[in-house]
Amino acid sequence: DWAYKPESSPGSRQIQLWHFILELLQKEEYQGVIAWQGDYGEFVIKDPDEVARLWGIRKCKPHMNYDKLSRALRYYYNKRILHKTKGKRFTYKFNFSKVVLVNYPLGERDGCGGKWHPLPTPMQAGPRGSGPA
DNA sequence: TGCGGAACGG
DNA sequence: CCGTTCCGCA
Repeated sequence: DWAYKPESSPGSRQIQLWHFILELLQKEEYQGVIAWQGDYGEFVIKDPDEVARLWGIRKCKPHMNYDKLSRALRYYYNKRILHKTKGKRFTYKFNFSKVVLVNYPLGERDGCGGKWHPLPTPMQAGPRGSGPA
């Protein structure tokens, strides 16, 4: 349920930061910059600057850096999307506690405009009208 | 290094 | 509403 906005405009959802992080994590080519490590949902940013740079590209924000990116991450704390794994550097944890699993659209994006190739995701069978418990 | 307030823009 | 930018603080 956390993976989207149920009451928001369907279709007009921009790339959210955690979407981006998840996508980096599910790609082995980014193991050098970000990877799962430790507990379930925990990931460590090996190259904060690189992650920030890639994120900046996706958002057309060339002046992006880990400082700002982490700021956005900190906002996620209150939203219960992310938590900080203290003690470890550049290590955060996804809050999968109430998540079934990703419904977010995977696909090939092309550069900075956010041009997605619509993949025929067969797992679009999730009940969306769930109230916030 | 990591946190959070404030202001601003889409 | 979400993220970006900027800054002081611990």
